[in-house]
Amino acid sequence: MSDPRQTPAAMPLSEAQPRPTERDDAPCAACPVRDRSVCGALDDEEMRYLNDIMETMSMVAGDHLVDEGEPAKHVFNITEGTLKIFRLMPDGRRQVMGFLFPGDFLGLVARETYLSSAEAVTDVTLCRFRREQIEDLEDRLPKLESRLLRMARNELAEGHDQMLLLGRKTAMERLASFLLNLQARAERRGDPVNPVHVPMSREDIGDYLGLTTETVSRTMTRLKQSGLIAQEPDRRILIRKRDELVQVAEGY
Amino acid sequence: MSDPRQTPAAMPLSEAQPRPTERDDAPCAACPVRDRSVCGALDDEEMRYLNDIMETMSMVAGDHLVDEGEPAKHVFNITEGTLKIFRLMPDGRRQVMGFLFPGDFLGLVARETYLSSAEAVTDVTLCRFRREQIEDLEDRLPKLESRLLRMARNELAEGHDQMLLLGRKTAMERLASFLLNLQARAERRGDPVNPVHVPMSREDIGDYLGLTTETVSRTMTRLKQSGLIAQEPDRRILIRKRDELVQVAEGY
DNA sequence: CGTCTGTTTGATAGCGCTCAAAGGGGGTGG
DNA sequence: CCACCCCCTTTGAGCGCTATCAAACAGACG
Repeated sequence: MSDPRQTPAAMPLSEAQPRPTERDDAPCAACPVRDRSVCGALDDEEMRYLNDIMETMSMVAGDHLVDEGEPAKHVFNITEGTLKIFRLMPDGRRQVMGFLFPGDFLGLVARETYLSSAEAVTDVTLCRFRREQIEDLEDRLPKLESRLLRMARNELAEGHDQMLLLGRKTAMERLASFLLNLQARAERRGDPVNPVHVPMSREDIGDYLGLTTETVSRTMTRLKQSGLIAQEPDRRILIRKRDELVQVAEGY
Repeated sequence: MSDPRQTPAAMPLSEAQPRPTERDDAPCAACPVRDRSVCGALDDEEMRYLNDIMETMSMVAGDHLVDEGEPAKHVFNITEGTLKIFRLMPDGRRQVMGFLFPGDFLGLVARETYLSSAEAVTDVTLCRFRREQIEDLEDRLPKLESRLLRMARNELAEGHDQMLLLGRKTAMERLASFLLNLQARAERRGDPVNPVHVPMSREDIGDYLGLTTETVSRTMTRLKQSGLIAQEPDRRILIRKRDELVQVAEGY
């Protein structure tokens, strides 16, 4: 799925360990998401230090980045592509906690072990840091800590939105909220917003919204039939009547 | 509901503004939750400063502490009683984001306006801080900021648990998870754990678990009938077969 | 003792799930 | 370049869990 870009040739899709890329002498300088991500909190010298303790990596769609329950050795910063964060129940029920896009940070929630798994939805490139090094840095750089706290606060607010969605919204309201949320995040990244790119499968969407793939599909069909959205090539969705979609999402 | 204690005489239950208590010359020194809450991060001098910028207040069950959408002037630290945090949809559907107990902090999520409402479930006493003063303090005291970040990380983890619950668990699994969660939090506070105090109404529980009061009630009945729990006086629940309840909660 | 509110129980309905099969699009190999 | 295949998506039929509507019950309080 999605554009293959410059990723290394085929590797096994399951349990694959993402591998460091070759050239990483000064990748931060050229980083497309520098100002939007954690690193944006730092000045040039701090950034050089960050550069030293960082590795850039790439993965192909389907690769596991971390698995629930493993020792939390690293934290990550996404530079390209889409990741999903999820948790599994013993019988295989899955809940996707969120999707991560370029500029997003993975590792705020982690304790000594990862509490959720993370898997590449599309091909992904990211920076990796050893957790203890970042924690040292937090102690030395209050600016970094402020930034992390602000990010955590944002995630908390989004978490509350998602609880309202999961606890009280109908399938239609959930899907409308989801599409608008994708659009809002694309806008913050400066990515195209209409049509908006929807890189994840129906199953991933269902597991994020607390629905089944079939219900997601049926509901998407109804949104198309009522003219609120339209399907475009390359997994993109055109939002035709944004105001009405907002009304649906909020439950009016 | 619950023990009336030393709270001021009857005030209107709706929209009531909680009022400062009289004696607050050095309440922090006698604070029952000092080490468990944000304040625990501070040394004696810092604590004195905190004392100066703080007001203690009390509310009776049903009082509104803050309302969704209002300017977020304050943050709070609960010292006694139980609060619920919730959000409403236009047609009245409600989602309870969480319950706050002594030692818990309210204000991590807030932006310029409160994103959720907060209402007293029982009579409540708490400390109140002006938000900008706490924010100044954050900048000056990295210790405080670390503490807040750690609390935010915990809340994020709990938020993920709740998303799994709301998105994928059955009514029975939700209720079992809820009771065990109440018990775990009581244990952290050093409160009695078995029987555990369940101060909130069926409706509040339903709005927290994404269910109706009727379903909560029916499910509670089934848990009693199967001998996993028993009702005790004063809104307390005895957990009879903890292991089995855990199995239910996790979905085995 | 009566009223009021919250809880429990009962009967029925409906939204989304399950099971099943057809449709479609992209990648691979001939 | 085309055809096949695989997987994802869509559509259909029927069911079940939880919601809804309704009423009995219980505990708190005046």
